[in-house]
Order: sequence, then C-alpha cells, then structure tokens
Amino acid sequence: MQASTQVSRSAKGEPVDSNLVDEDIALIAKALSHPARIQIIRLLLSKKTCIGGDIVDVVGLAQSTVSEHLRILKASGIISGEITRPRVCYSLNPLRLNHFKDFLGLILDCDAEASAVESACWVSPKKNNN
Amino acid sequence: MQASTQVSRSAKGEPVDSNLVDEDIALIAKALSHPARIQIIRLLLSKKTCIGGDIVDVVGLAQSTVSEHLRILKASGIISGEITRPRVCYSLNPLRLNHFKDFLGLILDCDAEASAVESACWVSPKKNNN
DNA sequence: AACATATATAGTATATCGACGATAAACGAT
DNA sequence: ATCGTTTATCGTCGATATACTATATATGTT
Repeated sequence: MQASTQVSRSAKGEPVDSNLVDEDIALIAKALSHPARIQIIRLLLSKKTCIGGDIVDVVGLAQSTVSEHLRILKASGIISGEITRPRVCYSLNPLRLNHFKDFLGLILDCDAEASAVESACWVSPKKNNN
Repeated sequence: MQASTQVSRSAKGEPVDSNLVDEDIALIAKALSHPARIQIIRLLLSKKTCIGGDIVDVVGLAQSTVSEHLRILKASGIISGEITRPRVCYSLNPLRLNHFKDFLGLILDCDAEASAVESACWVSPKKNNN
C-alpha cells in the first residue's frame, strides 16, 4: 500500500497538463540521465535550429544509437520532431520541462528556508530513549 | 571528436562549484530517474524532518532496497545522512540541485523566447530542394 | 553477555540500458 | 523503376540497475 501509486497521465498516452507524478518526474529525469542526451539538448540549445542527422556527427556515436537517444528524448516529451521526409527536424519542447523545474523549485525553496532557519528541513536526531 | 569530452570535476572527486558538465547533469538526473527515489524526496519535502527507517514503510520496498536508493541519492549529493547510531537521519541537500535547475533554466529561457518570437528555438524545416 | 534495533552489505536473479551493425522504410531525383 | 539519402527498427551483446533474502555491523538496553 504505497503512498504514491498514482497512474501517470502521460503513461496512459494522455498529455500532461499541470502536476507531474513521481512516474513522470522519473521519466523526464531518466531522459536527462545520459551525457549523449544532454549533449543533444545542448546542441539544440546552441544552434536554436532544426537539425537532422547533423546530431549524429556531433555526438560521434552510430546513427542507430543517436536515433535511439532521440527516441527516448521524444518519448519523454523533451524534444519533438518535425517530419519532412525523409528528414526529421528536432527541436526543444520546453513545456514539459517546466513542471520538472517546478519540482526542483520545491526542493530549492526548502533550501531557502534552511538558509533562514537553521535546519528547517529536518529536525535533530531524536535520542534513542524507548 | 565530440563537442563535449569534458572531464567532470565531480568525477575526479573534487567538489563542483559552478557550472556542471554533461556528465554531472546526467549523474544528478540519474539519481532522480526512479519513482521510488522521487517518492523519498517528496517524503523528505513533506515531513521536513529527519526520517530513518520510516522511509522503508512509506516506500513499501524491502529495507535493503530502500537503503540502496538512499545510497544512490546520497552519492549524487541530493540528500545527506546524519549518523546517530544505529539510526541515520536523512535530509535534503538542495545545493547540488541548484546548478541542475540552472541548466533547466537555460532551456526554459529558450522557451520564453519561443513564446515571444515565433519558433525562436528552431527554424521551420527547409524544403528538400537540392 | 545476550538481546533488540537500525542500517549496510553480500549474494543472486531478472530486467533494462547502451552500444553496435544490418536492415527496413519513406521519399526525392534520375 | 531504380538509386541515393535520411531516419527508424531489429537483433545482439555486455554492462548496469533493481529487487529480493540473508547476513553483517553498530549501538543502546536489559
């Protein structure tokens, strides 16, 4: 009987509008959990332009491998691909990351409190007096 | 000849001060890439208090499994554990996440541009006219 | 000393990830 | 219709991740 056995809306194929559940957060984080994918995001950031197979050259991995990374990024909703057969133009889709950033904001707000009040996020260890 | 073959400072055991490289981003993201770990973070957020094995009850996994998740979170620097043998008091350590959030901020700033200027982050797919 | 408590570690089985080459699929151009 | 280009998918592998049980470790209590 877990506390958060919520079913992700995105896991059901529906678009996520506002608050993300643990599953969504984890999915986005997993998409960001590989250097090559961060590199791809950075590339899309710097060029601010739609790139096709140029990504393959920059990343330096096999085309199939890069394609898989792009698939993962697309599946998480971080990027989207505009199809212009046979090319695909990838671009950042930051909307999805907004809520993810909000989640991090919660943690960092807690940090702000902790800076003001000593140890706001946790109490001192209780003595073992039972 | 990749664009970012930077060596992470944290990967060399040194503390990361300001800008994170792809490796660092990926490492933090990986720590966030499991629902159980998000759940643990949420728990530490909501209770704002030091919890020991209570985490095990909430998460609903085996004690050893939760211990492993806590180890991963600790290794990433997201949480820290205050040892009061035999208990360990865990608390959020948001400093590490600051730069991670900054990285997301880059992407979301790009989003702000995109809202103002039509398609600021990528150009429309060029017609295949070669 | 023996016990209870809280956490970490070892060992193990299974699942997923990440890389590759080979191949398929979709289209424009010849 | 065939060829070249670009992207996606398949099949495979080694490595890593995740879960469990069992056991070890450390400490306070009786």
